[in-house]
Amino acid sequence: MKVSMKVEYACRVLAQLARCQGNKQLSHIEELAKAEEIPANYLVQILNELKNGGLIISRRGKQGGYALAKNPDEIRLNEVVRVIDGEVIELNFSGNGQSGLRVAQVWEEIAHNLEEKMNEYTLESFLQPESESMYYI
Amino acid sequence: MKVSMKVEYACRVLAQLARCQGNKQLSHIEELAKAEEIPANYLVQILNELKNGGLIISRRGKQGGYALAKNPDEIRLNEVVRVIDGEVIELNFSGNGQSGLRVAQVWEEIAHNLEEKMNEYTLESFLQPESESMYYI
DNA sequence: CTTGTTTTTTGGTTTGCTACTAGAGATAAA
DNA sequence: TTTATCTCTAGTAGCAAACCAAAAAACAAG
Repeated sequence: MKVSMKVEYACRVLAQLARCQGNKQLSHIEELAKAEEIPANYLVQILNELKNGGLIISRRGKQGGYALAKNPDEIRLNEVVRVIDGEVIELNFSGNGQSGLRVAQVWEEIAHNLEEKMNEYTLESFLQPESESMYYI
Repeated sequence: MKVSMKVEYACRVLAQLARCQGNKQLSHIEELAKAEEIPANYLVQILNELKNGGLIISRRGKQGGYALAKNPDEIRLNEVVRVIDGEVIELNFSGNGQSGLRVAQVWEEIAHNLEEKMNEYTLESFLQPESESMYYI
């Protein structure tokens, strides 16, 4: 049960775009790749997925580049993961066997809880220098 | 971010062993494999890991087999995952790039939350027919 | 002490995915 | 038209997940 590089990269590049918000100039792949130390060729694909997922916008040609589609506090972590991975947590539980159904139920509850937790974080969480984030609500 | 077959199988077979608790006879691989519809050849390895992790005990030879090492309500879900996967959630976040550290921090918090949630479930959760489990504490 | 039953251990195989590379095509500005 | 950017598609190497198979070790029963 692990979080992919792709998701980490997506978070990092979105954090970077959040920092650049307000700039008149759009951010280019090369800049972003350098700032976040992500292989540029790979980042291309990630930015594309983020764009198709509606989290960022882009313009091509000269003066082209990327920017967030909304304010940082309007982009939630579960959205990011959902755009990149399709699901926040993928249980391909069959429900087979005597215990299959009940085991699947329990895991659904856990997945649901995780999704709710991720929903509490936004891109702004990546900007706060210290964790003022609500540990216990 | 997905949960492996192995973890699902481990949960199912442990649930089954929980059901057989109190039996004088130990459970054999073949029985368990049939009851939970798990490939026997694969189950062998899983049972081994569970044994090395201290969650079940075994005896070989005639009258041999497997049983839980503790009561079902003493085996927590995070232990199970930890024994099988090593970690509840694997973040190999580098901390590289301008946003690396803060992004990693946030994910640590999420992982921590997940672990705590899993700690609330035990093998007994797999036996309860209906979900009396605390949805909201 | 031998035999049959069970776990234990080891060494595969296959399939699919992850992380990445590469490059041609589309588009916009100057 | 040229140049700078994104966009799209097609790969590839390596690795891990999900198995299979079988010999070896241990143990109970007779």
